[in-house]
Amino acid sequence: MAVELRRPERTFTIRQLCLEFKCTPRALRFYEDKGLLSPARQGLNRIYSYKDRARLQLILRGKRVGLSLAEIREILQLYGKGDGGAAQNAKALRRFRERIVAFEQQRADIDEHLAELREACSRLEAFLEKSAPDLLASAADLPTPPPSGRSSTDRRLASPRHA
Amino acid sequence: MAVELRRPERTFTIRQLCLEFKCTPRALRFYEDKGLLSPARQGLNRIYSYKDRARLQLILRGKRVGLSLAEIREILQLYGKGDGGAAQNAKALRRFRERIVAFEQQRADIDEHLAELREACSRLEAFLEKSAPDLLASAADLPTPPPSGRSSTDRRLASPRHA
DNA sequence: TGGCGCGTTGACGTTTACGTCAGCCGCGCG
DNA sequence: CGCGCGGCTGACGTAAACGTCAACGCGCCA
Repeated sequence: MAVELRRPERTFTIRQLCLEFKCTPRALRFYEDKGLLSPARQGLNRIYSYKDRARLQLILRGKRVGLSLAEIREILQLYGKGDGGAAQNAKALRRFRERIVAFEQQRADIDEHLAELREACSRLEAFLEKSAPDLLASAADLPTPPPSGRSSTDRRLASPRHA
Repeated sequence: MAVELRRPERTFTIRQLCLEFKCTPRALRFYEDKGLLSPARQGLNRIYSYKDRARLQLILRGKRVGLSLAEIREILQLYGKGDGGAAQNAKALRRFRERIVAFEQQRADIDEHLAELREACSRLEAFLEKSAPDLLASAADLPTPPPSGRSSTDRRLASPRHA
C-alpha cells in the first residue's frame, strides 16, 4: 500500500477533542462507558481516529437537540450497520423515520415558542419606547453583562433534555 | 358586575389537567413546589384556573423544546411582570432575545439533523428497494410494533435537559 | 531522583424531574 | 358503619449525565 492512506489518517488525544468540542475528558470516557465511542488504545491511552471524531460530533449535535445518550447510541449503532442484513436496514429505516417526525414536532414547538417570544418582544419594545427609550437601548446591547460572562456565543441549550 | 365574567371562568381539578395534558398529579405538584404553578385552594384541594392551565401549557411546551424547569420558571416570572418597573421590562426583553437566539440555534441544529436523517433514509430506501422491497413496505407501516407500544403519537422528546 | 503534566481507573457526589409508597383526610354510599 | 375514591403531604428511590476526588502509571527533564 502507498504511504498515503484514505483521507486524513490523523489521530487525536482526548484533550485535543475536548478542547475542540468544549467538553471534558470525563464526558468522553463516560460516552465510552455507555458504548457511544470506542477509541483505540496505545497502552492505556485512548487514541481517537477521525471516525471517532465524527461520531463525537454526532453525539454532541444529538445532545443539543435533546436526544438522550441512549437514543444517540441507538442511532449510531444503526448508522454503523450499513453492511448488516436487510432486516437490520429496514429497522434502521423505521427508526430514522420516527426520529424525523419527532424532530419535526420539536421544530414546530420551537417555532410556536419563537412566535410567542417575538410577539412579547414587540410589545415590550413598544412599551419601553414610550416609557424609557434609554433602557431600551441598553437592552439592545450586551447579551450578557460582563460579570461572569463567557464569550459572545454561549452554548448551553438543551441539556435537557434532559430526563 | 354581570353574572358573566371575562371568558371561560372555568376551573379544573388536578386530574382533569393531567388527563388533558397527559401528565401525572405528581408532576403538577412538583411544578408547584418549584414555583411554576400556584393554583388556588379549596380547603386542601387544588383548584386550577384557566390562567393556570395556560401556564401549564407553556411549561410543557418549554419542556418539549428542552428547557429546564428553572428556565421555564424564569420566563414565566418575566411574563407575569408586565406591570413591573421599566427596568424589569428591559431585563425581560434581554432575556427574551437571548431565548430567541438560543431557539434559533436549536432550530438550525434540528434542521441539520433532519437533512442528515432524510439523506440516510433515501439511501436506505434505495438499497432496500433493490434488495428487499417487502421489508421496505413493512418499514412504511407501524411506527411502533404492538408489544409495549403506547399510542400512535408518542411524546418523549427532549427530556434532556436534563444536565 | 524528584517532580510536573497528562492520562487512567474506580468510587462517590450532584442535579433534574419526577416515580413510588405510606399514611392521613373528607365524602358519598350501601 | 365501613370503605373505597380522590386528594394531600412527606419521605425515599431513581435514571441520566456528568463532576469531583483519590490513587496510580508514564515520560521527560533539570
